[in-house]
Amino acid sequence: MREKTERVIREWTDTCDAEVSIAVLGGAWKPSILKALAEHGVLRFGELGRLLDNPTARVLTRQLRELEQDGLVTRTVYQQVPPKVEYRLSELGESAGPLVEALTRWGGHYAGLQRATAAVAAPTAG
Amino acid sequence: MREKTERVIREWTDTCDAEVSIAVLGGAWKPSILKALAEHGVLRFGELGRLLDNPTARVLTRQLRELEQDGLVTRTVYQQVPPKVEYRLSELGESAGPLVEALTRWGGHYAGLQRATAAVAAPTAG
DNA sequence: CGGCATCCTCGTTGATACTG
DNA sequence: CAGTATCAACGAGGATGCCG
Repeated sequence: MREKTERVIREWTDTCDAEVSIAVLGGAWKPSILKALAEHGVLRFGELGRLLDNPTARVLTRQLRELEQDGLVTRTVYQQVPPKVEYRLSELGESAGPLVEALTRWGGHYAGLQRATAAVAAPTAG
Repeated sequence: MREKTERVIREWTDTCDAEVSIAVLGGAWKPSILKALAEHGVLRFGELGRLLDNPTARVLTRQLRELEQDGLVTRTVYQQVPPKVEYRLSELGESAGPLVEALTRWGGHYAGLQRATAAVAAPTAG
């Protein structure tokens, strides 16, 4: 588990467990990564990058390592040339599936509402 | 709506709506605030602070303003001395209730698992 | 192919002190 | 009571370049 996740669990769990979920899922690209892995089952590093609109390798690596440390994702390295690394969801990662879906649904709902509001506020922009 | 929220909607909605939810709910204390308002209905600034383990006024104000800008919370000012300000959930804020509950449940589940793992890894610590 | 090292920028959190 | 002003610290995200 990441040090940050551990700290959040220590400091927030009594008051609000939701902060823990956000600490684990809240990094840039993380929900996208989890969704992609849930849909495809197993993905290589490069495939993942292409599915996610090409974040820099530095950033993608980092998010994957964090998800791995937090136990949501497993990483399999094949010792060969050229290198091959596979990522897939752990059981814990799969358990987050419904939550990610809930986040997606509400986020879509929210975005739709706000865009409708913006369209009313500035109708000549379109 | 906050500029940040707007940017996230612009940049992420096609790929992953979940990022929108995290942008809106992801600030420190925000899930706690929403939960407190959901339970109590209406709360004054000071009451809210006491329920949340006393964040600094600077921080609490900021989170409330952001939630207000994002349309989840409404703020009512009573022009009197001493001042009195009430916060309550908007309809949109109430619509986030089940999501916050889902975050809380999974976060609690995760924290429980990780603590059990830590206890096994370092049994002499207790 | 799948990284790591380095550097930089920005936003967020928070402490402290003060105010209408 | 319910804030605001100022300042400091920190970490996340990302650009760029190199490597086995």
